[in-house]
Amino acid sequence: MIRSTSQRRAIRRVFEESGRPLSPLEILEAARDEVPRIGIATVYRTVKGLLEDGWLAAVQVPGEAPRYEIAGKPHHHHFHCRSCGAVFDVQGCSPAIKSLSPRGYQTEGHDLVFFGRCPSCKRR
Amino acid sequence: MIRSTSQRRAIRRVFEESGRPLSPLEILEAARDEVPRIGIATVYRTVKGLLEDGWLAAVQVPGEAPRYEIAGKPHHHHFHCRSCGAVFDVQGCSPAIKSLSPRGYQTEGHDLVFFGRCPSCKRR
DNA sequence: ATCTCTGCAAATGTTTTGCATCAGC
DNA sequence: GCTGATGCAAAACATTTGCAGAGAT
Repeated sequence: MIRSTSQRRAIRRVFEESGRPLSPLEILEAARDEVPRIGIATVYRTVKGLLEDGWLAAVQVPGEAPRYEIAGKPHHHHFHCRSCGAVFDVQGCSPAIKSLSPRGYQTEGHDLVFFGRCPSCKRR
Repeated sequence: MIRSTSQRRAIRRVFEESGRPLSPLEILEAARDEVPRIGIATVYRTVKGLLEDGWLAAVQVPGEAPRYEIAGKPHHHHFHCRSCGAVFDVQGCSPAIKSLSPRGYQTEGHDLVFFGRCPSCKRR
């Protein structure tokens, strides 16, 4: 990740403008608004680089393709809408979670994902 | 899932004898001890059928291939060892988790995965 | 004997890689 | 002008599917 190219600038902008985790395909489509000839391989390569740089963090939701979001946000969790498939951020954590970590293991962290229906799918 | 075949009996036995979630490849290898010519397609087809029957439940750990375990266990969470890659069951839950679910969403459940090092990897 | 299930191989979908060319520095 | 980055296409994986034959009922 040495050079600043139009593709990399476009991908970074996509994340800055989207408030939620994105899949590689979502990134590709959004980036094409700015750089129409960008290829999927560049998206994967750039995401990998941004992960190594610590600029992006992976968001893995059970049963879904991996998504990515800007790193460095305060610790938070995610909500997966099983109706529309989108993933949203959920603020807050509880010390009670840490107390659930199993004895004898060296726990480095946790992932918590809620699932159900998001506000707009709920109404239907 | 109408007929009882040696392949299906073998796959069920593999789950009954393993106390932890298994990936399709782990299932294949263990089942081959009993039915050497079993193919990966049969594993996928059988897992799918057992999921539909409610006999198996999917266990998705961030960044890992899907794993499966016998369904109907009491609600529990998982621990993912980032050193050896194995996944273990973690007993217990806290009502504090439910209180974290976001307002405005219809929450149907949650997945909680701890990660770090398992007891045997911890020592090294 | 029927009809489901299986293994194999091909198809599909996703992510990675090789390589010639392009473009940032 | 170097050399890293890109696009394309092929390769590498994981999972699913088509089909003819095997096996359960």
